[in-house]
Amino acid sequence: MPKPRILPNVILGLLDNHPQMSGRDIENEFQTEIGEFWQASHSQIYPELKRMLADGWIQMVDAQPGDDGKVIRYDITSAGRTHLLDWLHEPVNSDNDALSSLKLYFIHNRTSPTLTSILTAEIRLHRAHVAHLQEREQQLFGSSSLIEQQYGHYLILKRAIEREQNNVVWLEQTLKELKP
Amino acid sequence: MPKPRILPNVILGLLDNHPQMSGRDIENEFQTEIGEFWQASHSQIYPELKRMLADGWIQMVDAQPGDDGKVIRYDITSAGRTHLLDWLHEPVNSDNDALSSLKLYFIHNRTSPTLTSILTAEIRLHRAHVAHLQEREQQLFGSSSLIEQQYGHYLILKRAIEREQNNVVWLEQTLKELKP
DNA sequence: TCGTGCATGTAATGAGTTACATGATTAT
DNA sequence: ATAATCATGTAACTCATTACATGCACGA
Repeated sequence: MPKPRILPNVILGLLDNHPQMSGRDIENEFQTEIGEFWQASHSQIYPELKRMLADGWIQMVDAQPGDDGKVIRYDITSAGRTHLLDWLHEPVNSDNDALSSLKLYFIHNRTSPTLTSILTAEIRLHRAHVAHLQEREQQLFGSSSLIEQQYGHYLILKRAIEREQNNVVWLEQTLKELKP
Repeated sequence: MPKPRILPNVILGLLDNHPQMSGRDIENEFQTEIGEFWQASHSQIYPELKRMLADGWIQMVDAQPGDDGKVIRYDITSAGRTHLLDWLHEPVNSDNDALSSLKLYFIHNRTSPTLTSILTAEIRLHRAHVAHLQEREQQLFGSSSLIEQQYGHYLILKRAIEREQNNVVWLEQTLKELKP
């Protein structure tokens, strides 16, 4: 099966929050706001908009008074909104975990159940990852001290453990503060 | 200019540490040891080995007694080792920073100057990144409290800051422990 | 009027994944 | 014997990046 395409979901998320965007507007978002976490070039965006239009996820809207000539503005359709929500609610697993941060970007309300569900699933995954990395550390550098012979490998393993542990702490703290 | 290819450097790094590897051996490394941090499939590896052979970075070695039939084993050449070292010593900047961890994997000696230089450059970059993210936080969520309207965005920005700060602390600590 | 930015579009290239494919060896 | 694994190789497809390209609007 082919890899799931992310870009259309991102575009839907942007249109859901800012109606009547043009392709250029979307490109600008990728260079500023969401650009910290995700990028796309205009040569991806324009063909993607065409496809989404054909799929009925977005629709063209009339040009606004201030617009000059060739601007094309889009709105998300109800079919598009359904697709977006389906994507946001897809169960978080080790394959798609990297997209969790991106999904969070499109959740605007702190009381959203989707938010809680993503954070909870992430905690589970990253705890498991910490355990896996610690096991690797034991296997590789536990008994016989090969640290000095493979110092770089040792360092990045240590860094990965540190990063994942910190991530788990942050997730737990964030989830806790969400509750009350 | 086309994107720099990473795979040949990774293969050189592996061959530098384990002589006389076959394509299959390299594939196995990608699934186990280094697989935590980098992956490649055999359909990339085999053509890449051919190219590297043509470039003179590696050479074939005679099959070992236990080998069956079609195994092809390779060694790194002095030209290959030069290329590997050049890559490891490339200045760390914001474009190639993501590869720093990968490079560390190929540094076996804790007294290596390359190690110090990479860690020092990383500290500089990630400090700058923290500053940039904090500035974004101020811009977006500083004065007027838009946090509740863009809660997901707020969260991933916070997480990014936390992650980068933790990274800087780890780098500083690691560098300090390297010195004495 | 001339350069720069806006807004959209297509083409060429390259890198990676999945799938297809073959022959040899080893285990059941 | 035959199924699974080893070891190598090629082909098809997708995705993303870079480059190429057009026409309009606006300011110097």
